[in-house]
Amino acid sequence: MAPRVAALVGSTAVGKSRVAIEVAEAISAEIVSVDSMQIYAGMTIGTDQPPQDWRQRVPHHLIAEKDPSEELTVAEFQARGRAAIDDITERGRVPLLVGGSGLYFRALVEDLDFPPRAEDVRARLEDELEELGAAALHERLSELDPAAATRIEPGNARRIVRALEVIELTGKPFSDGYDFDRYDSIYRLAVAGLNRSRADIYARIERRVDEMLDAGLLDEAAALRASGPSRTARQALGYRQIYEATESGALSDKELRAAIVAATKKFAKRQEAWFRADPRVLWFDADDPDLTAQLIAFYRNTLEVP
RNA sequence: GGCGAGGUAGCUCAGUUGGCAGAGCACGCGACUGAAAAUCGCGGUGUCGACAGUUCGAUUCUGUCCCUCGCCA
Repeated sequence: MAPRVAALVGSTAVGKSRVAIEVAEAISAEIVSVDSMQIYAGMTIGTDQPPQDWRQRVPHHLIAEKDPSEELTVAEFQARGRAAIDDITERGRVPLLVGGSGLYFRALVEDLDFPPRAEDVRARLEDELEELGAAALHERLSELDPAAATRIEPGNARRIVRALEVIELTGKPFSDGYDFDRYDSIYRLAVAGLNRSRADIYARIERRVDEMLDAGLLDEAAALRASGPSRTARQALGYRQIYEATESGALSDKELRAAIVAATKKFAKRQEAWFRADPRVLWFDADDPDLTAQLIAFYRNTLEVP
């Protein structure tokens, strides 16, 4: 029988981490972070990693485990996450997946098999992109893999290049072997989503960005920059805006703060769209005073855990 | 008070030699298989400051008024 897995998803700043602690204690769960940036060490403030005292109450996995000078890929995250889930399950406890990285979540709980990658092929396609433009490469994709071409917009150079890379490496269409509209879990899965009004999310984001700046985000970002962050680590919200500001010059503190807030709001919207599309998610009101009890009951009933 | 500039989308502004008003941002919605906190797609916004005049037709031309900013007094 498939292992039981509990999950708590939702957009940034909705309040997942906090409620997850109490829920985890109640159902003897350990938390597996599903977050593409909290996995990096040294990005404590900007990625809003759960504080030490929370982590002492409940074991957390995939938080501050990876050196920011290294790139992270979905495939690696999938392997690490699966290992954590297996480990927790073997010890007789319940994995509680908590996070908002949509693709990473699906990579963990579904049978997604990521085709290989090759830097040299990628580099050549990037050169061609430079020369011919995205539209030309999209046209090529329509010939090689019509199904993929209809699902990737002609302007989306990144995904077009990736599709062509996979076709070249595997000799098979990019669209082969999976159906992204199916949401088949490999675990016995209970997914709760945390809901909050847009206005509340936005207000919480603004407050949190202020708190991060007060807590020394600028210094943390400078230290990270000096250590040579990988391409994936440096694009984390907050850090990215700080680096752009220092490179292109003159942004006032106020403008910088506004840029971070704006980018984070956009991100929250994308996250909501992602999880709204997932039929497995059962939604809960984050403001409900009874939220913790409801979540505990939901996981107990669905997974039949103590 | 005088002179100058300006009042167009929630914001910043473009524009119409007079013919159903448009960009960016914001906002909303969506897509998503080794960069995903990435990348990309779709969408609506309006008494064109007010009133009058000229005109088949005025946001555009004319007049008066109101408001904002700057300089001078």
